[in-house]
Amino acid sequence: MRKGEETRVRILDVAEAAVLSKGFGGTSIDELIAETGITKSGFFYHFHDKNELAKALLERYIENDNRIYDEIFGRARELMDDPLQSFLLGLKLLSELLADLPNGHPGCLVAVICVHERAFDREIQEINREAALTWRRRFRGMFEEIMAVYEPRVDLDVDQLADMVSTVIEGGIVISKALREPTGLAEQILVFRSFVKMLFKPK
Amino acid sequence: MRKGEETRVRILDVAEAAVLSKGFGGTSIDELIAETGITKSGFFYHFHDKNELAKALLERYIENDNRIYDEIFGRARELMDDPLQSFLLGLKLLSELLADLPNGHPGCLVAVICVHERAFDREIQEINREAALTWRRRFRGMFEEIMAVYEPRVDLDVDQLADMVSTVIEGGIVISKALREPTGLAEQILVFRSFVKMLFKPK
DNA sequence: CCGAAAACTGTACTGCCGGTACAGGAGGGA
DNA sequence: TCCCTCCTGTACCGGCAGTACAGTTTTCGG
Repeated sequence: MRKGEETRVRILDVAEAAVLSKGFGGTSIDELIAETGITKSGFFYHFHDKNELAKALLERYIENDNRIYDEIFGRARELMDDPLQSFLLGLKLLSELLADLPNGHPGCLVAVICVHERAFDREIQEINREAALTWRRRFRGMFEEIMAVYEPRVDLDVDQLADMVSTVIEGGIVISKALREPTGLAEQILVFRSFVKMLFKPK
Repeated sequence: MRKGEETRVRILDVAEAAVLSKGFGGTSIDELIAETGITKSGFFYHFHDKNELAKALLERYIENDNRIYDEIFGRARELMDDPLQSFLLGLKLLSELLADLPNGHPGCLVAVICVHERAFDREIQEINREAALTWRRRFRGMFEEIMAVYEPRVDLDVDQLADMVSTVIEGGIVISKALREPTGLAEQILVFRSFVKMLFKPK
């Protein structure tokens, strides 16, 4: 890795932690450069303004997020042949991963952007939208595979069902932060898992 | 209403809309006083700093939120004698109310505070926590009534089940904002409603 | 209708922050 | 050697939160 890339990554690491705990407006560039050990000029060499930082941060976050889902549901798919069992195992693994974080989920950047909505330009909102659509596609694919084998007890729209996964995760993050109960998110995922389990019966 | 109270409410109205669309950091006092038609001194006469504004905003939001839930689930309770049917009707009414908002849900202040977490003092975080606990108590009460009459097909923790309502609402707000699909939240509530319907069978 | 309190206005200032501008320097690779 | 990447240093601008405080108008009870 070139030295410039290294510095960039260090800035992004510091910025991500700060933004997730204080929001974008609450994170000052002065603070970031102090913690990174860089000068203001150095910062603006890497990111020409705060919006560019936001964009880089969001893109990196989404990439990482997708990698984690790939790993978890990929592993679940290897261990279980049945699509329903595999999905249920994936949710279990995800819940365990989140339960092991001592301070709970650090927060989702997609949600941060949603909350600050009008403070960012169209491009960032588009990246955010694409991230949510990627989640939808991922889980819709899984539910379609499940529905090829199992009959749902209730007729539900596949997209809406797929969005429910993201909904529970995002909502779980918010609620467990509000309650200051770090395990809340993992528990909510398991409640949702019970619902999914209940929804499908063999064809 | 005294004149001072009137001005205070006007400031809060303007501030709430601004904060929900741009976040706290993105909302400047100068902007608020311009839109309210008041001077800076006038603003600081009512709120001694931005934190006090946040507190007043949050308290008012929560109060209003609870009033809406009281109305909706109160009406549902009057129309249906059975606790499950009443709860399901409540969710339906809530979903319809939200589907009628042309731009979707304006955003939840509780979530805004969660995202900005470290930017606010302990007191505000405590108010936020109390709001989430109030939601939990409200829905737990309903589920307990339901469980007195119906047998759940799966054994679920009542608190976790109650939190699922808040989770779906908060998550639904985030996801429908990210997707820029205003009806998303209403749909997610209906998906959750299907799950609840499926969960209980007569004793 | 008077007086006091409430509800402001006006002005001037501080310090932080985002951002700009630009000159210059260290270090490494071709 | 020279250029390019990756910075540092300095100086500055305008916006914003917040302070201070003196003065003015509005309201409302007695």
